[in-house]
Amino acid sequence: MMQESATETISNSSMSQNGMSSLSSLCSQLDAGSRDGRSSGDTSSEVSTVELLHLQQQQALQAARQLLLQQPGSGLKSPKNNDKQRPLQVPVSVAMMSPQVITPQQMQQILQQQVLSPQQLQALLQQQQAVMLQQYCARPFKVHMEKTWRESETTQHLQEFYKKQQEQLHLQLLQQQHPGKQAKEQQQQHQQQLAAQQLVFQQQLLQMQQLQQQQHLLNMQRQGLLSLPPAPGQAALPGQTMPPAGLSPAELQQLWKDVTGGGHNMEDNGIKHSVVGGGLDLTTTNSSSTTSSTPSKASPPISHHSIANGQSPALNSRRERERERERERERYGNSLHEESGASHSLYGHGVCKWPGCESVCEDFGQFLKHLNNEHALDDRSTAQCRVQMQVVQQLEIQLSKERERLQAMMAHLHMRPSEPKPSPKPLNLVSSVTMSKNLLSVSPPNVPQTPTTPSAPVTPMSQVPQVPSLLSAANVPSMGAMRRRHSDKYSMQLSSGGDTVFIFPEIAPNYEFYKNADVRPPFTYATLIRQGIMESGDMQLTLNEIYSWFTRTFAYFRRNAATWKNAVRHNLSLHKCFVRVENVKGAVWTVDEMEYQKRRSQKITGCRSPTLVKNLPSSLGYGAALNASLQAALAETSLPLLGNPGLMNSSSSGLMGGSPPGLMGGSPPGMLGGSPHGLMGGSPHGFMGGSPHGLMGGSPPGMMGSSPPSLLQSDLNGSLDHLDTNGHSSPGGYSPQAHMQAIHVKEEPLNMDDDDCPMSLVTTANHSPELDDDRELEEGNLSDDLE
DNA sequence: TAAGCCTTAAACAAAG
DNA sequence: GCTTTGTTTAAGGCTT
Repeated sequence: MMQESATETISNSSMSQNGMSSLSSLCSQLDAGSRDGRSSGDTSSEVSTVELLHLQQQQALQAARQLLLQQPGSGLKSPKNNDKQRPLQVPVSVAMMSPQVITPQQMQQILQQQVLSPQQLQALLQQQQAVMLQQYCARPFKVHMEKTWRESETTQHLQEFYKKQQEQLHLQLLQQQHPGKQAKEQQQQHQQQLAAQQLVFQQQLLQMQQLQQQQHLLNMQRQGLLSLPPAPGQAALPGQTMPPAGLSPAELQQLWKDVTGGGHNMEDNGIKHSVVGGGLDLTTTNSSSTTSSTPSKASPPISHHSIANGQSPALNSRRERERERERERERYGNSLHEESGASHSLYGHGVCKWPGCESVCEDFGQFLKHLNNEHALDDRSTAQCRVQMQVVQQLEIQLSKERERLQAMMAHLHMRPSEPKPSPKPLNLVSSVTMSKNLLSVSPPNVPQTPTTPSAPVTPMSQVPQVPSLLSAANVPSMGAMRRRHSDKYSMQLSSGGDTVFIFPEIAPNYEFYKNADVRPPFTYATLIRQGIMESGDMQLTLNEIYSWFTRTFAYFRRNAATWKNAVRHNLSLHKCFVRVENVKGAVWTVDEMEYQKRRSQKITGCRSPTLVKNLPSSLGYGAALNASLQAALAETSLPLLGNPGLMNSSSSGLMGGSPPGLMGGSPPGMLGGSPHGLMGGSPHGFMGGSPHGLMGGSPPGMMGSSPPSLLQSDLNGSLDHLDTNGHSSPGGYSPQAHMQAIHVKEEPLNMDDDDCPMSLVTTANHSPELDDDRELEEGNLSDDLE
């Protein structure tokens, strides 16, 4: 009964699993013929012959097993009992070990006890061989199946032992058959059988080797490769894990099935062979130890894989179906590989993609051979695989880090609120919000954020902070020139609706960087001072406020205060673009953008442009000559930008009333239509209109600032209209002489009417008549050249 | 090589 | 008297 059951199991299993090929069909017939000794009269004569043989074998085998079962302590036990006793330690299927195959131990017992006649032994041996052949036939496409035939190392050892036992059995058979009359014939026959058996064993040993490799890979997979992402060229199924290198998904699936599904008890001298490496406790529901060696369709042990992977049962079920399909594909031929494109992570473009290999393989089959031959499981391949694992892990880690960084950057640029504004009316020097707007969305496409020179290199604002370069540049001890160039050529100012935005293409993206890093910003003191002043709400700062701005904005200026403060004072005094203005609260510093742009234009053009504003003799009037000078100055300062359609078109971008900051048709920001200090607005003295500096509208108290800030824009727009119309500036615009006049009336009371006493606005020691005269003498000729 | 710019350092003066 | 603010000069390095 047991044997019948077991045999039927074999038959069913082999049929169900293998039954497509003719070979397997034949094997099935052979197997079927062995059932119960029933003769199948409807079979062919060949089958009948075999059937007879198998009948004898069965009888012998049955007798032997019954005998063994009666032996106490015999290793041959009821399959059910066996499973019951060791439900969790069923060794992985010994793929080639048919349930019918008597274990070596059993065989040894049979031999030792000599319970079988030589004929019976021979029949038994033949039956063993037939079973082995059946198993062999069960894999019609051996070449491919060799690769996918998984077994454990223990199984291999067991097989070796089995082989030895077979040899020993054969020797004993020979010894027993010596007395026989037909001993020679039988011996010859047995020798042939033995040769066939050995051939089978050799083939199986080869399979065992490959199985061993794959088992090792399987272990590696369990140890970590399961989480590997699919290779780029490999379309991974959802929830499917990447197979270890060298195994296709189908192979991996086959591996799992063979390892977990074909549970087979095998006892060898009482030593159980738990096949799965790594101590994996496989649970199999195979009810019989003699069940098919081949994995059944319903391989419950797959659940182990599921558990190991932490996948849901549904997912596993789906994956199981996928694996089954893959298995069938592999089972039915390698051609499917080729037909299906022979996709393999390690194979592409006819080249083996094994790390460091790149061997040319004409077809997929050749590749598989190459894979099995050249990249068999050895120390080298294992090491390479481990290295690859590490590479993948490192890349994953790196990817994770980079992704986090990207998210942080995006979060910073898009969502993070800006730093607390230093002034009540912040101008967003380089705040995050400003950067976000400039970088991503608000920046008008026709306003290239370029330096004031078309030829100057564009510093992409959209790029990530160029901290490294700045770091390197800033750390260079002598980098004055570079700093100078950055500050003067690349700095740009944007203004929109009274909210001026300064953009230092270099510093802006690195605002936070300079704020926290003790790195000197690559800008001149003049540029920084101007920046600080322009950033203030009313375009003016006291010296102390400038100091504060420096320390607040740049970590670098939080030390060596004496040095850089002296430099700041020096620059404030030295550069004419910085105008000292006294009010009731004391002296504040403003920026004469005209001067500033003039300086820039001088540097840009590489020659001294006609100096205008402050250099005109005070005796000159404010009329056409001044206007011409102003126009010339504007043309000079903004010439590079005027030639830039993008910049000129920016007037529609809401920037500074239509003008790029510092450009605005030639007028820098803060000049409001070409008037430095906002001293313009149609007044011959240039003191009308509004002044972003607070000298006029929005001016500090006592500075004749009657114009509310809201008027500034209209005035600005009007001025801009003029500028746009004229191309440069409005007539009666900025009057340097007005500025001069203010110097002259330095000591005048401050609260004067706009029209009457504009001079009272500006009192600066910088512009004492003597000093200005000196400067005028210095630059007067150049001004005349312009005229 | 010269001119110019920038930085740094220093001296000096005035004002608070 | 000290500190802060402002001006001026000089020197050195760098770029153009």
